[in-house]
Amino acid sequence: MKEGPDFTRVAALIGDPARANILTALMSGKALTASELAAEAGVSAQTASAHLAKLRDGTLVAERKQGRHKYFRLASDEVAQVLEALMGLAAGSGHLRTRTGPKDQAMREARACYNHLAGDMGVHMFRSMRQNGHLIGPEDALRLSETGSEFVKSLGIDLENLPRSKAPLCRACLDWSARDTHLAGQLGRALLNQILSLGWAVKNADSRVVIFSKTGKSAFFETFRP
Amino acid sequence: MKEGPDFTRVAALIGDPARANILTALMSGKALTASELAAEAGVSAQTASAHLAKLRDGTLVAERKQGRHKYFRLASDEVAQVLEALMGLAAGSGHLRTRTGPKDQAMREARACYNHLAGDMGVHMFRSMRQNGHLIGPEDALRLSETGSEFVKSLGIDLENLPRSKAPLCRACLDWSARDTHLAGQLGRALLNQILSLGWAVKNADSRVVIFSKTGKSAFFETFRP
DNA sequence: TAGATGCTTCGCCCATGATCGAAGTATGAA
DNA sequence: TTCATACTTCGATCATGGGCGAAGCATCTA
Repeated sequence: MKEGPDFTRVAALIGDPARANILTALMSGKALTASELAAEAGVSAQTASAHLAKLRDGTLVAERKQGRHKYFRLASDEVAQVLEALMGLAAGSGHLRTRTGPKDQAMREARACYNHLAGDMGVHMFRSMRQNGHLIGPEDALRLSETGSEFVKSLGIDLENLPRSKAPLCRACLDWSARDTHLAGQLGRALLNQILSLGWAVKNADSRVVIFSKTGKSAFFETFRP
Repeated sequence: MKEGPDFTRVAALIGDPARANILTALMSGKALTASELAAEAGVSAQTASAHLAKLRDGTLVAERKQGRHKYFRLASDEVAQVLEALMGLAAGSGHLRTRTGPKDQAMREARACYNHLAGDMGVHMFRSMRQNGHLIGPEDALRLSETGSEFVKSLGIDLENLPRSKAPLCRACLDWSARDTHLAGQLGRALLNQILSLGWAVKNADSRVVIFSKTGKSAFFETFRP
């Protein structure tokens, strides 16, 4: 039997239930401690420790020690992308085991795809910015137009002081639930953060769902008009 | 320990070396028999049979019986997308075991991403068509313009007689080697087939590499000008 | 400083799943 | 019709890796 191609290991790392639960928890974009992740996965601390070491060695997660706590987060946007692609495939091919419930609907409507807004509302936002000429260029070279700079500035986003990062400012990200594109990259992150700061929405503490208030939703659709 | 999220099973299916080899072989876009896939994976016929049953049950591959032969192909473009995403992650994070060699360079330059052209040349083709106004609309709603219809017609592609399929005509597909977009969908498929028909390139029988001749490459770059 | 808490490592157990020999079924060719 | 080939199924083997108890190390708090 031949050795597998290089991606075999990556897939195998993701394909364990405990590790998959860990990665899913980290899709919320938050950094979580080893203990929290053990609870998320429903395994003991020692088991989680072994799993996290594997994920770290496989560069799927990054860790940072803070005193006696160890915080883990996904290693890159790219990991989130792979997970979303897998979710999309699973969603489209009958791998879903549970009946569709309110939570699924909430996830479809608005959720955190790692650090930016996804779901129907994320797609709506992207489309609005495209149609209003705020985002220009092909999707592989998305950039902010002048009107786009003014627009996000009017939203309270300070483009000059975004955290130093090698991530592009704008990046298209495929949304598995809407089968369409939402905005990732630094701007996508800043926009989600701003939405939260403005109080339009809150992040559900237990999941990736982003919960808009009634007034927040109105403000969102007023701001991101089709 | 909790059960994993729905995508766990998909990842686990991909994460076995024999099955990963099978899926990689099917990325060439060809339908291969069970025996051929057994050879690709380097396992016995009975082992391959068990693996293929799992992949079929997991809706990652589709099978068709033809006399005593059974042909398998990837179940959907989406499966190819997931595999490409995994390849990209593996490529970007030091999971590569072998040194970069001529074959890798050839894969980067031009390869079949399932049924359409990928790699640098695939990206070039997409970009050319974008910049020349042949492809218009946001990437999530790509479509052919009127000049685009004329263009592909002048290439010898009969848009009226494309095979019936629910796949979109134009779809953007992320290219892991170029980290950019190439054209998938029915048009992407037709373009690759036309390139092969025109004799500009041939498919390497043992891999996904698409080998352009000197004259074919000239014709390609002449046709798809920046 | 002692005790509590977070995390890691070691050692052992065992469930799982990949593997192949053997045998059977289906199809094709001479 | 017989033999060859393609593929599947069954049964047994065994390597792998996930799991946790126990113990140890690092850090924090009272």
